[in-house]
Amino acid sequence: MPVKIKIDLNDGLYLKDPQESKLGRKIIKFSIEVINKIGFESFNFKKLATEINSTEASLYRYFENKHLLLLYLVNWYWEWINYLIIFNTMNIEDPKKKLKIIVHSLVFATMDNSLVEFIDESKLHKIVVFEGTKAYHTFEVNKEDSIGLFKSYKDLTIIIASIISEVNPDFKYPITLASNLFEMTNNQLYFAKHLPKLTDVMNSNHEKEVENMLNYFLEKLLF
Amino acid sequence: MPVKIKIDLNDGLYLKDPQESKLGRKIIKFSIEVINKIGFESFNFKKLATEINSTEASLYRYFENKHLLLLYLVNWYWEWINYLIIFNTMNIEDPKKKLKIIVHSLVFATMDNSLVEFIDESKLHKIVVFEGTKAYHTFEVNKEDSIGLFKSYKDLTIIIASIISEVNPDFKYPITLASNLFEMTNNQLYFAKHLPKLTDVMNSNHEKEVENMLNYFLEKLLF
DNA sequence: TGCAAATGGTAGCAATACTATCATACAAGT
DNA sequence: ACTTGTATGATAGTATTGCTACCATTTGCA
Repeated sequence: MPVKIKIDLNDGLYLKDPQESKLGRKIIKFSIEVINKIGFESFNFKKLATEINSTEASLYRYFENKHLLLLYLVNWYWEWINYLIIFNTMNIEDPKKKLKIIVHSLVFATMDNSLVEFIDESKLHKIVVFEGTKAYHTFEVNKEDSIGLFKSYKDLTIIIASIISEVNPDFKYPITLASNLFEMTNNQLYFAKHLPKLTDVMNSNHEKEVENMLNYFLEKLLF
Repeated sequence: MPVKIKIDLNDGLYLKDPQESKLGRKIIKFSIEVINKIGFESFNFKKLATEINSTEASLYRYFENKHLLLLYLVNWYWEWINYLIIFNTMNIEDPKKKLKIIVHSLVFATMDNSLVEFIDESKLHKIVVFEGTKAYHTFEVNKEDSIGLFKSYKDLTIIIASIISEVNPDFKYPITLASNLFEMTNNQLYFAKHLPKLTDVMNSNHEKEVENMLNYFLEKLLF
């Protein structure tokens, strides 16, 4: 019997837990596909419903609107990275090594085998790179924050910041560096792909080069 | 006679140059107001038209859609920062001093007197902090880039990168640092205001503290 | 087998994102 | 003063979006 893994996400994100039903899991899986294919702005529930042979009304039973669906996906991603970091740094002593693993996790965001069958993490990563910030640059940010919809991002930041402080307890801004590490990773991957004049990454292997770059920055800042 | 200043923006941004007419300038001025007030997602041309006693149809004569209007505003901002940097570093020799001025310009984005009467730069800065990345995280980014709609951002990055290289010619990733400086500034200002757990800024004077923080990072990276 | 929960099907409505057409105003040149 | 052009206003209309409501059917499981 396969181990059932469930990532617990804040229940303010959905009306009905999509992990708990077949249709719900289909919604998650194909929303990732469709958003990747047509972009978040032109994505909507009608198109997704058509794609999975369901109806708009059914999708609205799971998510209030497409913004909350995106936020759900991004939350999943935060939790996934969190999991990756914990898993991969387990049993590692040297904090510098741990930090390198964090960088690797942020850049590649992938593992040999996926956590659950209905989420393709590398496609999810693409969405986070492309559309991620839209999930928290919203007029309702304060209200959404107050009900905990960004907790996973904060948790992730705290973990990274704590390892930064292990590496160098005198570094004055560990939290800022942590959140910036996350944002910078995605930004530079985006720029490398779409606006190459805004980055030094030019090699065809963007991920590898972004990884080297981030390690270079961290060395200068912390070592 | 007052000096007429005109910022030249790529004409792919608009259908009809808003700087050239009374209504056009009103559109710019009040779009900044309304977007600040209700957020970009719920902003639309009908609401703006009502606000300025004009009509939807008239606004569509200036801008294809609200996305391009936002991109116009963000382009204006890039040009404005560019101008600020050039103006404020003029006659300064020491590149380290120049870099500090850049940081100050990015964080405060303000001057004693505004460049043109129809743009309130500090309100525009708020929009860039809040909604800025949406202007270039769009499915049409490649096409828009190919007709030059992000040239101002690239120019800005080049100027900053060149001064970074003056400070330390051995620093391996000046362009990345330049674009990240811009992104990080706005991000940290946003976090300080809306998601304070994602930053070390806690003081009430966010701008001042972000400025100190950025200078601290730059020192570690370059000096 | 039967009941509850999940989903499908259809309809409809208000708002959004435009486009088209015509009227008016005003300004510039002859 | 007369014509012409350009800018704006006024109105209307259309397709799509973003939902909500309601009822019918299917499915899972007690």
